[in-house]
Amino acid sequence: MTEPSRAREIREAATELFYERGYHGTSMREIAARLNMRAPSLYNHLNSKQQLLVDIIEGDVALITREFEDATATTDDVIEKFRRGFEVHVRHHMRYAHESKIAMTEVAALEEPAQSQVKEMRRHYTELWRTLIENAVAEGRASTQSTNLAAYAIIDMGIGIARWFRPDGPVSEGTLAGTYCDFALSVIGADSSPTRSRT
Amino acid sequence: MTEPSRAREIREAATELFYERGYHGTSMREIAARLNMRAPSLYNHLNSKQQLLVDIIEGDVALITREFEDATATTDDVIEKFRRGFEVHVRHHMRYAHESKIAMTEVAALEEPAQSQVKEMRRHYTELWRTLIENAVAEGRASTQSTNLAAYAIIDMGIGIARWFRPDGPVSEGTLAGTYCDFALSVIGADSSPTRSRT
DNA sequence: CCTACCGATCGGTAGG
DNA sequence: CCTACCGATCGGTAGG
Repeated sequence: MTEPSRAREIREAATELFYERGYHGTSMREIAARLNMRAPSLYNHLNSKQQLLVDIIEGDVALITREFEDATATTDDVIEKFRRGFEVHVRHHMRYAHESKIAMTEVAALEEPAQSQVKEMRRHYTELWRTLIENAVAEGRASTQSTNLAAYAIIDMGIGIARWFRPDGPVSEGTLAGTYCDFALSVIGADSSPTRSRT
Repeated sequence: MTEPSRAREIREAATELFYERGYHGTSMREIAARLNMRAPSLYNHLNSKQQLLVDIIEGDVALITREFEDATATTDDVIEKFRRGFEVHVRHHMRYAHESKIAMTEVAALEEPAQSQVKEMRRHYTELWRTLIENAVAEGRASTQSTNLAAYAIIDMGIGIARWFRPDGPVSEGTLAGTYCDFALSVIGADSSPTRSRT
């Protein structure tokens, strides 16, 4: 039963290397070397190098979408939905910084149909944000007149985190999540005082 | 005198291909093919594939830094400096979307010492923003208590543009620059009414 | 899990 | 600017 964990170890080693050197900049020999194996042995656990990339990227985009949907389903207040959704967005890019960075920079290395599928998944995630912001504006809880651009702006703000965040750095996960939530609420023109609808 | 423009054409073709497929995903044969040449002919105009990447990335980071410094030098008002600096930041990522995206995603493909040099240039650019925000807060014109994170947030907001902006898309360069300026002013907690200090 | 090995492709050079 | 070509490395297979 060395099988299932071995496959996971390979995917983790590939994630680190794709993060550091990119997909085309990483060889199967290098992935194997991280696990003290030879390249041909990898093929007992996977079909191709490309499949590794597909698994990493599709897994990441599917995960953040699910996290967002779960988090926003826990309340009916639209600003609270926004707050919880954005906290999930920010924390995801801290906790899965490597996967997120790969998902962002290596889409071009995906072959079809995976590339189109990932782009579609990303469009859907953006659409969830756009709708949430539109609802906030419709209910008079946010004031931006560019829901489209506001969605891009706050999503990209969070994505950027994956590029510079270090778990052992000076700023904690909680501090960053809180501060960025305030930033995002400012962008959409919402009151950023905590959980206003509950007091 | 086919020389100087040929070198530029090669750099432009390389920029498009690195943008679409990444540095390691692009071959010298493909770059040559875009210009109806054979790969060996390229070496009459350049030293190596790596030099192409260094030129593109260092050129881009040097350019945005110079644009920022020029724009912020045209006024003494700190919020107006911020506004003009950010407009330059946003417009740069629209006009040089391909170069900017490469500069962001292909740093790992840079060999030393170029990689360290680019990272240092980027640190310097971030530092300019941090200082500007700190000055705005010190003068009572902005209210954020996280100048560090605010700098990251607005920089990343602008960088994200390079990933999705299309010159022929539905949103014009001017509209996007204006809307994003308001977003950025909100993030640092500054009044976003236009040019307040002048009226 | 390994060694041995394959055809393809890479960046780059020689020589004209 | 080209053709001819080099050694190195790639993803992946055969066979055990």
